Amino acid sequence: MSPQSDPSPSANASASGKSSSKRAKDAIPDIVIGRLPIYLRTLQLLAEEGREVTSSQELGERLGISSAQIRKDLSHFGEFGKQGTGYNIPYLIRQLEKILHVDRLWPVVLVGAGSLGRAIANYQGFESRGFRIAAVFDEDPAKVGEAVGALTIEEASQIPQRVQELGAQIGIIAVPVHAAQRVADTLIQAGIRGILCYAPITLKVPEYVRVEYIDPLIHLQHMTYYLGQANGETGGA
Amino acid sequence: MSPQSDPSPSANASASGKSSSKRAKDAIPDIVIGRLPIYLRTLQLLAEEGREVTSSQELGERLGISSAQIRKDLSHFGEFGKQGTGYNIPYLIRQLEKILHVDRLWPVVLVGAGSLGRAIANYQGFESRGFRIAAVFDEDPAKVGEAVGALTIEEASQIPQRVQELGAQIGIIAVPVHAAQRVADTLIQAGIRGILCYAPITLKVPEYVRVEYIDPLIHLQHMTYYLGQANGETGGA
DNA sequence: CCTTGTGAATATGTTCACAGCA
DNA sequence: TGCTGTGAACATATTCACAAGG
Repeated sequence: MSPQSDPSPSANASASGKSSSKRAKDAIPDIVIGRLPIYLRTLQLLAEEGREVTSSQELGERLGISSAQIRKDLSHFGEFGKQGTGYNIPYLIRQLEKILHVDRLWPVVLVGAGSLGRAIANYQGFESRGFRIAAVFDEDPAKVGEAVGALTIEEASQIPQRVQELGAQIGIIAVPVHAAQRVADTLIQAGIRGILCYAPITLKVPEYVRVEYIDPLIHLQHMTYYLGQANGETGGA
Repeated sequence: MSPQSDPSPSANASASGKSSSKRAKDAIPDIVIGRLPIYLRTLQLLAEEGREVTSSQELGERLGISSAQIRKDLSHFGEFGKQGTGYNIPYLIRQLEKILHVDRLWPVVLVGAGSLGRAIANYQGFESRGFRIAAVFDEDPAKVGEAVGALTIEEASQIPQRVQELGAQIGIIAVPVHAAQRVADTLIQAGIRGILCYAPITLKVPEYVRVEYIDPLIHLQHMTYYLGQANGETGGA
């Protein structure tokens, strides 16, 4: 019945490797937490279609996940459904938003104003889902002062001060791989506790910092393992 | 894991995650395959540092994974190491490239030439890792003809013909969520068998098509679950 | 010594299948 | 009836710990 949160998990997870974590015996598995945003996203899509209720079965079909898994995942946090009926969509959305702590707006600082950084800064989907890009930094002095959407690129040296002012706890790293660790260190030093890293490198961070990774090459190479064989190769499944 | 990629059988989740799959009894677990690109990436970084050999322990430390796991993962494919010494880096890189089928250049078609699509098209990291963006399409006729790097944006209606000509088996979807399923259907119809989807939706695809997802919001929300409580939140227990 | 590769032990995750309630 | 929530069964993944090779 009561929503929970938990402490522990270690720093890594990613666009591919999820990493280990020692959790307190009663903590909710990280893998379960990882599915909640997907449930939320799907429920929001259903809500936009004007739907009021859904079932674990319908969600499961949409997601390619078993209905039992969805029920069990949600049951870690409470009893959100009604027997015979299913789940009330707006209610479940609110609950998930609370559980994931996106029932608020998190200021996020972005480092890196190359084409990827600009694409991230321009993405309109953050605000309605709990996040606002509050500042953009770049290490290249030549870019400082340029506009990116409604923001102006700031000097990387301003990171500590600005993170403070903004009360940001989350940073996005969109710089070349060779600069990524340095930027991560700066962000952490400035007080950032969660990092979304687009650079293709596993960052070294203190245990209290959570890092998530996005790397399209990891996904493409994962895919080609399977594609290869149909190509007349040895291979997997 | 986060549910961000998944094995073929069903379409799955987000920017990370692994899901179920029925595999032949002797097939290698999908979760193992998912780690190989990370090993490869790390080895390539070590190679750039001029290193010749490494050990499962060193790799494990860099990745936050146990050395035993790395050894076991690799042991599915052969015996690549030498007792007392470790692994020869260039050799292991070649082996992994072969296993993942990136010992060749895969032509990839990209659909969506908004700021995200352009950032993807401009990314210089694909070529050296087995992929080449071979064509860019957009559904907006106004964009057709514009240049994106060395490529010219083509009409979406050209997809079937161009996929054929290029022999592409992989497509990247970087269009708004409402167009994503339609684009996926078009790509699959054209012969694409692997999709990397940046739109925040789980695609419905035939079982022979593999889909991987990238969605920064999934990662950010995964992260805020843990950040929230340290914030002194209710949500917490 | 050091480090691999691996069976056995452990830990974790998923599905089954059903009681119980709308 | 139709659906949830859940313990028990099953399936999968990770770690341990050590024999054996350089």
